[in-house]
Amino acid sequence: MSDKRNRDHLLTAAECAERLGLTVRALRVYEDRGLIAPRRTEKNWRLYGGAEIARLTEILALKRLGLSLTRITILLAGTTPDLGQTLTIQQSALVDLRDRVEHSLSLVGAALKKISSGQAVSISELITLAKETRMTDLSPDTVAWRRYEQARPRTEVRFEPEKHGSVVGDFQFETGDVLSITRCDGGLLAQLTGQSAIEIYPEADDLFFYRVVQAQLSFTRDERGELEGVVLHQGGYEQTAKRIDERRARAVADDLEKRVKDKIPFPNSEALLRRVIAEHQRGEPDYDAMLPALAAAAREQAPIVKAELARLGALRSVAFKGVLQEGSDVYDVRFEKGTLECGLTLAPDGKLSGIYFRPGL
DNA sequence: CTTCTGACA
DNA sequence: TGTCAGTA
Repeated sequence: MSDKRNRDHLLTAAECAERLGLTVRALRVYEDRGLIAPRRTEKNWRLYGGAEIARLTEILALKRLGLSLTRITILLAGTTPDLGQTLTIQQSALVDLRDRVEHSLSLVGAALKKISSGQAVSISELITLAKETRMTDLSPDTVAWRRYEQARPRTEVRFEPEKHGSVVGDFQFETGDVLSITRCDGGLLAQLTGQSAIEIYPEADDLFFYRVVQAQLSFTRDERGELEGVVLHQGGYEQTAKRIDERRARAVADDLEKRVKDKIPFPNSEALLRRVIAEHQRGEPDYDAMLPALAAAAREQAPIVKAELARLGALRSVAFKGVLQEGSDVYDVRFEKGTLECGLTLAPDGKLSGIYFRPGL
């Protein structure tokens, strides 16, 4: 390497790769992608000069942010329509990644703890542990799988009144919402608190699906075959509702009706809304104050909400408007540069069960 | 001995 | 991206 001194700092592929901690293969890939265009010698050997090194340093810097080569290509081509959008996408991707890593860490940690306390953990046990926690977890890949499963076309079976009609009853979700299943001519109706009744169709015993929305209901029974609860499968999530008696269902409905009629918000509802807004402005939503399903959805939305709030500027005022049919408190929220209509619902345990923001009038 | 291209994992 | 084959 002392023959042809690289006094003019021209490096061969191997030299350049070593200097930047890359491989020659990587350099070739970047070149194929149009990220760099090194000159060539007569023998067609690649030559990397100062400009190429600088360019590669930029690429490596962007890679450290976790950006894919494709994004870097677009970014460096200078044709980025919106840098903010690119970063928002990247942020959600990283959050996803972090959640998965945390999930894995918690599993490994649990197994390790068991081992260190003297208990034996077999491989099959470990696999079982990982599988079981995946069944109910909210990790992005599980949700993606469920979304697919829930979007799958359904085939209806003939409605049999004696069999399918046995799921009639009232069920209450963790959110406090009540689902009522009733008979109608030749079928069944499902009605969620404050919403209109929608027909559901049988797919199998204790398994029904909606036609108007992509959602399914699977009913569960105890050992004696008594109806125990129902699971609503929708949007990649599963929400469980426990069976309640008619009187309780009635009470929930009456209570909601009174809240709507007399415009009674949840206790502390406005303070809670202000807190949620402040948290989202800071980019640190308190997911522990939300039901798990909402927390999962909120994690996905957080970057978008934060960007939107940043655009609107400082909070000016919060005014209660009323209670919607389905039970959410609605507020007009004024910011420096615009207004939002916000709605929120609280679960019986006081946790946030739902929240939405939409552009105000 | 090294690079380069193309193909495949 | 790693790796391998066949060249120049």
